[in-house]
Amino acid sequence: MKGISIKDIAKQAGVSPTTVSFVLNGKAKEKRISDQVSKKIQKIATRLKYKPNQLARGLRTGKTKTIGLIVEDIANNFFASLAKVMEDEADKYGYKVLYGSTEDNTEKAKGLLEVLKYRQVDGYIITPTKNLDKEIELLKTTGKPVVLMDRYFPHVSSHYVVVDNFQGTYDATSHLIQQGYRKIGIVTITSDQIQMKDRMDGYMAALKDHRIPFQKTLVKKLPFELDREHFTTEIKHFLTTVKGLDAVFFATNYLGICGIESLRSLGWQIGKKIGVISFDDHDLFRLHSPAITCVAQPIPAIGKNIINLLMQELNQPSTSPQQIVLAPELIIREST
Amino acid sequence: MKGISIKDIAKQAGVSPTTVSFVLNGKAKEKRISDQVSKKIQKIATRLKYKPNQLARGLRTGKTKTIGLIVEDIANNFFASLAKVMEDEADKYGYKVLYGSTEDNTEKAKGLLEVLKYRQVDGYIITPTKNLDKEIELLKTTGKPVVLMDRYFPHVSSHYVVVDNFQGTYDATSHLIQQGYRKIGIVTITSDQIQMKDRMDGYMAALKDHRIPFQKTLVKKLPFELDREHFTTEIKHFLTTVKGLDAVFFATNYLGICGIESLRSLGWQIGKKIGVISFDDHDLFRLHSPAITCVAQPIPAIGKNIINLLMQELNQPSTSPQQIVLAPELIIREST
DNA sequence: CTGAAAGCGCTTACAG
DNA sequence: CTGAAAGCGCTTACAG
Repeated sequence: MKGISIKDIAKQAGVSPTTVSFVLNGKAKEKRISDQVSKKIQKIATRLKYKPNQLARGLRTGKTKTIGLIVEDIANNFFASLAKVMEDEADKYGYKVLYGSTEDNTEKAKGLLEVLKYRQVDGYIITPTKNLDKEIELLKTTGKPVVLMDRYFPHVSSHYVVVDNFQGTYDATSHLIQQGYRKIGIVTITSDQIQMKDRMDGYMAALKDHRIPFQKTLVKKLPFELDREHFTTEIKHFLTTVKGLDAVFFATNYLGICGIESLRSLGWQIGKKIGVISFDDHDLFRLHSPAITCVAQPIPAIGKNIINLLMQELNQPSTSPQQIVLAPELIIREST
Repeated sequence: MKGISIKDIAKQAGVSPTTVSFVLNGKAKEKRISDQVSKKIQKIATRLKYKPNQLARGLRTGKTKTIGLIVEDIANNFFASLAKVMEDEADKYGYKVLYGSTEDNTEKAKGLLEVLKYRQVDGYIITPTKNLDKEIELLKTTGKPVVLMDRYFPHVSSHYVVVDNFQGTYDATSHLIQQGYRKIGIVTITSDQIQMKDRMDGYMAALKDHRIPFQKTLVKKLPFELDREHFTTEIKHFLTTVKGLDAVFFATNYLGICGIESLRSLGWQIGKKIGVISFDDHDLFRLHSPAITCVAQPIPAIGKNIINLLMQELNQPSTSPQQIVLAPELIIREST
């Protein structure tokens, strides 16, 4: 049960724990420990398979080598894939990840933040919920680095890594228009968060640039909290009540999935009766018949950028916020 | 930066840290602290928003309230969904989850185990890789509870939560036979791990019970390490070389996904030219046209059982291993 | 070149 | 009814 400690090594080597600590932390040279002693300690340590107790170290140094990851929903393909990339990257630096899902619920997010705080994580990666701006501001005062992902608060100066949501939707909408679609609906989430706002703006800008008048009836906003069944019912209702709709853009992957479900149950032929694009890629979109055009986010790049940014901040905090905006990719398939 | 500590409260209340600790740990009655002092301390603690330093507590008590989760691939829908359920459940008990993916690579798994160990997790949830049996045995001697998931080692006595893989495949194969399919192929993973063996056995048993001779040429085993492209190439090759194949069973979700991709690129009509079933459910299977029949695992039940089992063992270790086998569900759709 | 000692923030056996 | 003290396993400023 008992692990072996620095003391055990010290005893066996006939030196003090101090010396052992110096050697094991690579400070032998700096502290001018003799090569002889140094090697002896190293040897004993590996023989005993010594593993430093991270708790003790953390208590003393204030560093836990742990990062807190708060996402909207770890079961969602986008966040899960990102979590994988980030875990891999963090591992290279010796960091582990503690995760939690907010369900886009601010109270849950606050709870997670609290837990991560008293678990002394070294840094935070956060997909913020609507009213989390105050908490983010507060967190910044603790001196622990915070990197926002997927979205951010325009009025809060912070590090973030996001995708160019405006451009993604703009390109998607323009593509639809070029394909001859004219009455293009958009199904999105009732949310004034920046990523949704940008997606909405991209849609409107594309319409405008192609001189297609914007119609309010073509926009359907749904609350995030709905379950799949209700999403589907709502989407079906929307699709059937708007006259002359010839294409639809789904602003998130789960809306796209529910959208396909809706279209299927209506018996509408995707790509024929109606053009379809979704934000985010997914196996379902790729392999659906017909395959669904989408705005794909560069997941590996996002994950790597987040971790790199966080590690940089952990080593030497920069004075100005680093804000990274990556380009999404329009993948054209059969549905448009 | 500095958090507030038990000492700060003690000072403000004019008592010793000991007393504060007693009160805050609900031992006021037991230690017969006066109501007056007790209340005063409570009040100060909430006013100061005191959060115990988990590191210090962990160092002292040896409990970190953290569990280590090792899965095959956190980006895989099955594991991601399970991770979500387990996170939620664990949270109810005040536990957080540290995760890692093995990619079914034993060396990676060993590395993860090591990291989790010196991070002093209280318990482990492990999806073991092939040769991890020694490590599991070793882990058991440390007295920390270990729950295996998705698979286990028949020769190692341990707690586990799995699905009845044999029955799942048996039912699926029987269903195919009842639908009139006779030349049923199976695409699985080159692995002698129990979950794959059981799935294979279920297939063979169903054939036998329906007096259909087993043919070795109908079995295709692929190494886990392949990427999607190679999986697809191999599956296409298999499908086209076996003469008269009229149905195929894919033994995992990613094989099913690649299978659909293969069938698509061959232009074969699923459900007409060939019957298809996959293990695990997935949005793609549900919404594909035609929808794909599958053997679905009860993810919420699996997750809850795992956490409950672990919590039980954390509170009072049982002498005999608890082994839970849940029933999978055959969801019949259009592909068969 | 090396070590004794303090301290990180808790918990708990012991004493009164 | 309450407190002084030890100790969990480290790191590090200080001393020699």
